[in-house]
Amino acid sequence: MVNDSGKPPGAGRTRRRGASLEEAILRAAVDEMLESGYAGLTMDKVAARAGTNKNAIYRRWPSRLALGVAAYRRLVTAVQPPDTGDLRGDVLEMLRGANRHWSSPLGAILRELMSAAGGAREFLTQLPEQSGDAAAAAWLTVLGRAVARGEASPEALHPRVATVAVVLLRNEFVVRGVPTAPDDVLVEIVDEVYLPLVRGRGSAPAQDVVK
Amino acid sequence: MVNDSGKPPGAGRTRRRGASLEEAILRAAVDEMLESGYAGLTMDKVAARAGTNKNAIYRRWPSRLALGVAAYRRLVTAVQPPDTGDLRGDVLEMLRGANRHWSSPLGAILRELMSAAGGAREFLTQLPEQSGDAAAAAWLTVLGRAVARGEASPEALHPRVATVAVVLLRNEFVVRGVPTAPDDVLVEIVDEVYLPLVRGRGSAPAQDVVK
DNA sequence: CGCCTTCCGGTACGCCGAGTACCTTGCCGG
DNA sequence: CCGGCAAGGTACTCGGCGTACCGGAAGGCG
Repeated sequence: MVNDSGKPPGAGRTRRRGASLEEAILRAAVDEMLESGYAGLTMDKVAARAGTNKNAIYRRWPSRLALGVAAYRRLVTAVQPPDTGDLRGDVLEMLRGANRHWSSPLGAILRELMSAAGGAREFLTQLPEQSGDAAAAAWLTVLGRAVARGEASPEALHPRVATVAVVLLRNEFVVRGVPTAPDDVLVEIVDEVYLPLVRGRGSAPAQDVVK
Repeated sequence: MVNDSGKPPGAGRTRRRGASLEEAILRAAVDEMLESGYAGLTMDKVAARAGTNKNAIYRRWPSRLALGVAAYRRLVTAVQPPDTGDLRGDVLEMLRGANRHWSSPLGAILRELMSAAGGAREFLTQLPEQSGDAAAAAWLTVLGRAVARGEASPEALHPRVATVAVVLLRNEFVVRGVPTAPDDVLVEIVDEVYLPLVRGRGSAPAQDVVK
């Protein structure tokens, strides 16, 4: 009835199915989210933009949040650990990268998603750079090189220790809600916490020797 | 019309005003939140339970979230820094306390509120134990005693350093979404990160001496 | 080559909850 | 005694998620 006059989608004339439709929906979701953030990502708008209807979406993603997370994953790329030649440089570089990301529109979206997930693990683990292991790897790489150079002690090669810096930075965003972390904060994290931590830890096995 | 048969609030027969009404609303909000969490805190239910109507609420709190935060603040009490006599004991004690809180129903509410706030500073700063300064004070106290005892180096008396442990713990909840942190995690945080950090930091001023 | 299953397109709707508008009614101060 | 302020009451708008239902295109299967 509305075959050729109603809406000229420009896409295939033939009715889309399966993967092709899924792709269209996801692209629509991505675009919507870039324009209006996750808050502005409504199922109706996505459906309209994809030239389909909510049914087709719900057949693939169980909820708005799931779609949002899927769309976000399209937008991020894994970070490469830098190699400036010294630990402080590497760490600062990574922190600055993270800070840029969190301060960017993408970071805003990420924060919205984390908010919406509200601690639901099944969603949190889908978010890159939140899913622990992946993020920890880059830090361990950087730290590994530093240990080889003698800049850090081998005991620091521990996920919990290696990622302390980003955790602190993330804390600024998530808990304090800053829009962007000033560079002094990054430097402070590195010089007051991270470097002393991975260097120092010399003498005591940290178990019982107190004095 | 419904003067004496409809709903027996038990409170004053006379129409409540000002502080008395405000109090009733807040109590209702607290009760609701204890029963169903922030998610279950609807303005209609609060109004009904307080024996009033949404108007009276909106005259006092601009939004549901503001009411939720106000109600939450009723529920929490400031923590006293422990004094076990040694740093490790104090720190573990505080971490365990924090862990208990985050794992408790109140902690669940707190997480919901943080979620709902979505990084809005005006709300985050209203949440006790999130508002930085307050929380930092207890840690500085504990650390101060440790410094006096010679268990920690004076450079550690820095808010960013002193609070590292809670930040790491909070990270478990907020980012990883765990319902409760196992005790080994707390011990690991203390022994692998916190104690080495506040003890060690010996030699280098961490500024330029790289090699 | 025609049927039949699948699943897309379209539309309409249910439901819930936040926030608003507007009037009525009672309390209190002058 | 009167006027105004705030509480009570009710109804409503608006947005948005998730569902239901139906007809019809695509494509597989015999």
